Amino acid sequence: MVRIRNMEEFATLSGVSRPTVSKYFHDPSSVRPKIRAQIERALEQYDYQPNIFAINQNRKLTKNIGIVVPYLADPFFAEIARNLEQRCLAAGFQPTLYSSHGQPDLEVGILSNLRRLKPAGVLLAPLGRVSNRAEIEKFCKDVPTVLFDSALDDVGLAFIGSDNPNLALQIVDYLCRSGEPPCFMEMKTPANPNANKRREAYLQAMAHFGQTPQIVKIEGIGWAFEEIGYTYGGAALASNAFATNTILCSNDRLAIGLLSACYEQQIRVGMTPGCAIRVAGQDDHPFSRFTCPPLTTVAQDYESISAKSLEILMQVIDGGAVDAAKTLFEGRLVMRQSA
Amino acid sequence: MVRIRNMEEFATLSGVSRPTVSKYFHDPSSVRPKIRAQIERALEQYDYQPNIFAINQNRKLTKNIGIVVPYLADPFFAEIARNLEQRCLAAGFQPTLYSSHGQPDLEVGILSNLRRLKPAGVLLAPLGRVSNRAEIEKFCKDVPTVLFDSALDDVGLAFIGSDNPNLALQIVDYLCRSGEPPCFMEMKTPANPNANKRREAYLQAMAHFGQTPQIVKIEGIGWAFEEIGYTYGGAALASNAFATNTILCSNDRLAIGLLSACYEQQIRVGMTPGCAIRVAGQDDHPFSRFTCPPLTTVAQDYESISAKSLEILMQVIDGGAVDAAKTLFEGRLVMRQSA
DNA sequence: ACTTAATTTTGTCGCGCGTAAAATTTTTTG
DNA sequence: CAAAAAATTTTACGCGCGACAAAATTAAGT
Repeated sequence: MVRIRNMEEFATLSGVSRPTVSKYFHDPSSVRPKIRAQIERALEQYDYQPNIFAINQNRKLTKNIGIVVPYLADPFFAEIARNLEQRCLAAGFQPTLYSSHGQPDLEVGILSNLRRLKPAGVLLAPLGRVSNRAEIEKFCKDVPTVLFDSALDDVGLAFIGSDNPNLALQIVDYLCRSGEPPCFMEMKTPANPNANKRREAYLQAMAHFGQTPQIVKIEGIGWAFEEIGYTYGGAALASNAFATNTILCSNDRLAIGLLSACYEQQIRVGMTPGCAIRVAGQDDHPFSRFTCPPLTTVAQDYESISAKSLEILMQVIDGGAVDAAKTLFEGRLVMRQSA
Repeated sequence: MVRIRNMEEFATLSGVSRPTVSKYFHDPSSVRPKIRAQIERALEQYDYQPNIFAINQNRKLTKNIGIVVPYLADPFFAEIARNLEQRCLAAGFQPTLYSSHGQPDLEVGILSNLRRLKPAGVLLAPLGRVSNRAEIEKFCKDVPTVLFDSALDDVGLAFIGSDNPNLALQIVDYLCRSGEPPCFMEMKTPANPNANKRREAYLQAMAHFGQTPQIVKIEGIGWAFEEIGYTYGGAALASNAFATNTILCSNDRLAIGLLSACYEQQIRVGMTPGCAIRVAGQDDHPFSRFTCPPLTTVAQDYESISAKSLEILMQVIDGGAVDAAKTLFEGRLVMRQSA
């Protein structure tokens, strides 16, 4: 069997002209069935693949889609990235995954790199407050970009995320109905993008139910939320910093750390007799159902968020207009034993 | 400010010839300091970047490195991938991250795609038993590939991983010294690549210490190890399937699930009075220290594995030969409260 | 100032494929 | 079945840069 060097050779061997072969690779259904069968027969025989660099050099937009998340070692983002990847593949695009690793300069670097790759579109979950807004804005002007998870006002084609006020309303409502109203635990300088929205949502929800809010801000820097929840959440617990026996954490990972601290301090968590406090989170992190006790939380609608994000991006890639600049999905209360 | 279309234009604007600019981008230190300063001054002014596709079309090897892991939503792989990514960047290469998502056909697809990208090298953690060995072997013949985490005999330039017998020896020794000898819990049809090696290592270690081994195989398919450990490990526990009160799990994620089941069944885990069983894992998963009780385990040497993997790959890329076909790192016993 | 070595410039070719326009073939339509 | 419409082939050019050779320039050493 011969090794094929280029499209010219392959075209000759399959008995079709090169431009037609080119057209076939661009869209197999764009050539007549007979010709298509001819090409595909040759394809099985010689297994030729067009040079990807030569292709993309002359195309304004490639078949690539960039997926950027702030921190891939966070299972929440790993999971949503996995979801998005598979959807891209199903849609006939080639996803490329990037993690900003919590570093704004890396985020900018990724976008800079992405721009050179001329992707058809980008799905970006920005770092949030610490993001270099100007750079991201510039990028979005050059490349069709849909933001998800965390919004930057007026940047990108659209934003898809969770309705934080709704999440808070659900969990706060539940916690108030089933016991003492919740205090809110968060990091003083939070790394995760949605932290501010969640605090505000908590305050709104508490006001809505006529309860007095209390926010406990703990130390700690970076993305090691479990560690932070364990160390500083545990310290807050030990020093009786919480006004009620119910703690709503800004996110599940902090709650997981806090649960660990509770265990160490022999503070029983839950609603059964003998339990001293209740702990709840937000996100429905993949591991939250395996904590001890299993964590009560509000789930983000991963599926809908990723589906809608890609849907909008596809719409724009296909030349359509964006119908909704902002789509927020409601949460789903997940009652487990911790609260 | 003018928008620059190509290297020719940029060369003119910076007062240097195009081949020299080309040389500069290939290696900035290869041009005279004065010329270099000239180019870099122009670079700041016009921010031009060479077309990445045109570059790679004419280079036999690009500055890309592919990183492939079997399942990115597993924090263990997410963490090691993060480590590798940053090392690649530091070495002046562009890492691209791929996850096989546990699917052998996806793994082959990724390699097929990677081949077209002409990467300088690839760091591959294969799926293991379910991998399409023939395809991976073919790939390794075309692209310099270092395997890590899970070996395929005689495939790739080298293999870097953990010394499973050593891991087992350490944890089994500790468990035997501190209480009853451990049973071994694993999946009947395990998804994670190292499972078989770990079973054998357990048997060897038990033999070494003159103990009678017992292996408990639980049901469950796929990568949702916590879920499987919780459901089927919990069932095994409820039916008294374990011969001793000490359970060594094939990996930490199974142990995390099992701990959750213990909590539900009100079986106290640990070494303090009142505790019915002990549970240990292997890996030192990022979340293992936050379980209740914190999980005793043997840590894999993430840092060394990723450092050595990239080191060998770099060596080969720079035209050197591989000195060691196989490098195994010892584990580190992590004593916590679960055993 | 002169020789020598190191760089840079000039010029030219090729990579593999996209793409447009014109010529030809095939299919559809009346 | 002829004419119109659609698809394909032919022809030709361009993309942006790597690679190389020969000529010109610059820098270093004596």
